[in-house]
Amino acid sequence: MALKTVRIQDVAQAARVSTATVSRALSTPEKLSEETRKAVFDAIRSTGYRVNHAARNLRMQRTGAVLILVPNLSNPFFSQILAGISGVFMETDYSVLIADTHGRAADDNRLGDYALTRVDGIISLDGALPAETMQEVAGQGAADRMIFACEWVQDTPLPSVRSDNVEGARLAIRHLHGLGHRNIAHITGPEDNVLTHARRQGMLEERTRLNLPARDDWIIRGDFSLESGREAAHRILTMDQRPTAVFCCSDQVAFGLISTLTAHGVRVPQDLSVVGFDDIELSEYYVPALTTIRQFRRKLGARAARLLLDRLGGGPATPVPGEVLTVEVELVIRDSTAPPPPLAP
Amino acid sequence: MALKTVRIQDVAQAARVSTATVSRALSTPEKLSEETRKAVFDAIRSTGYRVNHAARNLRMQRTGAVLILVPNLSNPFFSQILAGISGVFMETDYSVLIADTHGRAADDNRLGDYALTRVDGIISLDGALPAETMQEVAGQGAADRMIFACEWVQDTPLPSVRSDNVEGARLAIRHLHGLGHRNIAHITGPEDNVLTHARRQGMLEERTRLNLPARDDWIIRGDFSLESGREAAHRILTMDQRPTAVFCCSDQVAFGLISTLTAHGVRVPQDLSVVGFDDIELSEYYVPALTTIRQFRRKLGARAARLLLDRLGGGPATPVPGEVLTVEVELVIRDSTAPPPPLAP
DNA sequence: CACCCGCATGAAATCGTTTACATGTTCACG
DNA sequence: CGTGAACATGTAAACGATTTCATGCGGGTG
Repeated sequence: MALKTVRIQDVAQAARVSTATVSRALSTPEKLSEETRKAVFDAIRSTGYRVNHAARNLRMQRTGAVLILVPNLSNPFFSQILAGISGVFMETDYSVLIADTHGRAADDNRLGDYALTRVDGIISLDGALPAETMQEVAGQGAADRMIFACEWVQDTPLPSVRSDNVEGARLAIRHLHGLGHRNIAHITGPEDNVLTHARRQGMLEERTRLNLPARDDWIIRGDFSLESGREAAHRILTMDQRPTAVFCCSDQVAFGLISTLTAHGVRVPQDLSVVGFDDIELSEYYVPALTTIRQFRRKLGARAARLLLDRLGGGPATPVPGEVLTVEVELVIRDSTAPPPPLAP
Repeated sequence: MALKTVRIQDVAQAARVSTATVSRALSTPEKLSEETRKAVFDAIRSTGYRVNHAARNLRMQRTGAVLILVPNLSNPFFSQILAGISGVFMETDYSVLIADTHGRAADDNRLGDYALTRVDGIISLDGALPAETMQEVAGQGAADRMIFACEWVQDTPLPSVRSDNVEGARLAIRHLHGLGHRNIAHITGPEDNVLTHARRQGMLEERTRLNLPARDDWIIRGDFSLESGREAAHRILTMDQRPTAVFCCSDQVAFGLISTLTAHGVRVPQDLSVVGFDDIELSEYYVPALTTIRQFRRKLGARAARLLLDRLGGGPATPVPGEVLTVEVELVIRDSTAPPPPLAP
């Protein structure tokens, strides 16, 4: 049953050459004579040889794999990024490992273990890695084999690829302002998240620039989730002075918000406008179709993948250590925003 | 910079034992004397030793990884399944590789290559693998290291874990019938998909049992996507005799459908009821909240993972080769279904 | 004609584990 | 007191590739 495993040795025998030659045929075919090369490839075909990665990796002192750290695999936001990453690595001989960090489940040494022995490089979509983990990684020479995508860790020298979050927030506010809104609320992400800060900052900047009124309770703490959108809705419903528009830190939050507002008789966009962030596939098909800030997630993933690939290649393509690649965002206007109702409460 | 890699040999030296003992301390600590065990673990700590997986895998003739084949990574439906799978393997020393098959992009030998050299086992969420690929896998002795989850391939001896699709469809129809609907349409998945067949079959069975009218154009071809829901909506809008309810093969299709119907003035559920399938997170937050058939995706993933784990362990836990584990489904009633409008067209 | 260089190839060391087998010690039992 | 089982540990042979270094050959050059 278990077919006898065919080794490089067997190929060598069949081709009447040495194992070294077979190995060379695979890695640097141009260095062989036409004749030998053909013989080897014929032998490979006829024996059905497939390289044993464990052996190769052992000898080459590498693992042939990269690890993607995802904060939450069940969040559809990440799937396109993964698709982008995986698309790039598919072309290489790297395997892609995916691990869910579950918010914080990166048990102490778990990441360290992976970083140091199981993979050649890491792309973290999680900007909330414990400081000690970061220390460890940085210290152990894994520093130039790890990058961030989407999220990042503040004050770390690791490169990162990210959307222009500040600009995205500005676009959202500007759009609402253009429609005539003045009283604009914002539902943020979790306080310890970098995206939360960037987007809130953009929002605040633009609000100041446009001279819009600021009320403390118009900044509502959320956590990117549907559920937190629902909670924010309840908060808004009980406000003495309601905003006429809400800028959400994610599309999911926007959905949670709209769904709950609608259930309570507040119509979007007639009574209240909502802008999301991300532009996940569903946003176009929500009711109402969601006005949102589009992130080019697939592109972002692909960029990150290539960046890591460059670093792993050890090529000279390693300019600034702390480089930041910014991916543009764009405002997508759909049906969840409209001018504010004529008679403000 | 590159810390000199510490080998098992170094640990052995530090602990004044042989490498064999160190190895044993790691794999079968109970076989060592208290004293030695302690010495070894101290040495491991002090040297900062971490096992080299390539070496271990080479020696043990395994890869330490499993592969998950996903038809489409960007579909949020799969993320929870992945989370379930990955949760189980997290507890083991297996790594989880994830590959997007892109519908059919499993280039000829690509899967074969992986199956045979890079991973110990495979969970395919893709039931549309090319026949030749299946042949190859089956022939090469990978047969007892591969299982299906969610989808499956007809007439293959490989085990699979799946939701009770037929029952799900029955539940949906029964629910609509109970509300008073008689004219029920169904949007299917792609014709070559096993889920399409199972769900349509359940639907047809129940329709027959309940003596509901059948019209050919009430079975509309779709493909699980948002876009196909939109297309189906257009189809329905132009029908001379419209159904009063539609059972969709996925939540995404339902969203596409509802979104487009709403845009054309058809109200859900007042004018037309819609039932989905899957119960993805968003369904609860859609407007209207979607009545749907819930699949326990995380559980399904976890089951599949454990099933594969059993088989890999080589344990006796390998009963019937073609076994099928069925995961129950349940009807979740929300706001997208209601009694049909009083005056039928 | 002697020399050297470049080229294609082969022999063998090496990567870091696990594990079959050998060794030595202890202890129970007749 | 001799024998052997049970146990703890060590020795060394794999696992299957890559790569350094050596070798032999042919041809251009002075």
